[in-house]
Amino acid sequence: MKLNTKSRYAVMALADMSKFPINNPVSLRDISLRQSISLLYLEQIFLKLKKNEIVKSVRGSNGGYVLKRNPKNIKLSEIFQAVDQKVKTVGCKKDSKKGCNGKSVKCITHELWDELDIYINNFFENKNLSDLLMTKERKN
Amino acid sequence: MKLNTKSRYAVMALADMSKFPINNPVSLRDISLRQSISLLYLEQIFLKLKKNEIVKSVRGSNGGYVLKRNPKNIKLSEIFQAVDQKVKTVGCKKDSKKGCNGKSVKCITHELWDELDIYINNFFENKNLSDLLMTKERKN
DNA sequence: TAATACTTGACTATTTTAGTCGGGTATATA
DNA sequence: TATATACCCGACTAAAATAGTCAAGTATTA
Repeated sequence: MKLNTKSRYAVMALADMSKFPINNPVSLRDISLRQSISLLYLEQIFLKLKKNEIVKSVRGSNGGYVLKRNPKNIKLSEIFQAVDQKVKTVGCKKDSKKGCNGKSVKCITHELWDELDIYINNFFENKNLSDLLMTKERKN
Repeated sequence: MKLNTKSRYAVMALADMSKFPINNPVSLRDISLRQSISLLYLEQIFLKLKKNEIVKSVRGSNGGYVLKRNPKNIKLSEIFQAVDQKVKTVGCKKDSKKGCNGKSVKCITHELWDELDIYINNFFENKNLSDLLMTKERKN
């Protein structure tokens, strides 16, 4: 039950950006240095964030990326979706025709996993980018 | 964010066993057939469940496995621990010396992941084997 | 026009997962 | 006591996923 690095880095990078004035382009190079994330990998991640309307890009020198919305309005669930982090804890649910484990009926534990997915998604639905900063500020 | 099959099968198999009278050994062969799980794989899983005191084995013909406790007293969290399904959503937390991503301080999102782990573990702490059966019975 | 920074698809090493295989040992019962 | 049943256990492996890297660009600004 692990999160992949893509989701983690995406959240880290966006949290990093949130600390700067909105409309001020933040370059991936800077994020890369501050957060110790490979620049090339960040590029890959931001491509997805851009496609999913979470950030927009500003090309050229002094360019970078800008949050498309206020951090308060960017839910973690959106970020996760953008970088393809699926919260589908098991595979036996989409394939409704065949059912679980190739059987014609749902497996005993089917509902449990459904419930778990909803539970976890709920966590990400109720957190936004600015929540992260607030926690950090309270502590430091 | 996926559960591995080991955890899923472990829960399925134990839920299957829970339907039979306690002290009545249930053979892996039967579970294998009913739940469509490879017998060899089940053996591997039950070895761990046994080591972790969740089931005990009865050798010889007519043997099998028996739940060591009432299903009501077997929490899902124990099962997960037994089969090494760690709910450690990110890797950057044990290594307290080096901090996250090799930096000397915790990463911005560190607390978020801690919180997430606790949240998910909480789900499994509050579910036991008999909960699964009850849900099933209500529906059918 | 040089430097900076985004753009994009393809590629790859490493790790994890999801099992299988082989050769055991213990016990019940016929 | 023979034999079938069922647990025991370490080692192995194919396939998939992960975590990146690489190459070859394009756009913009100072």
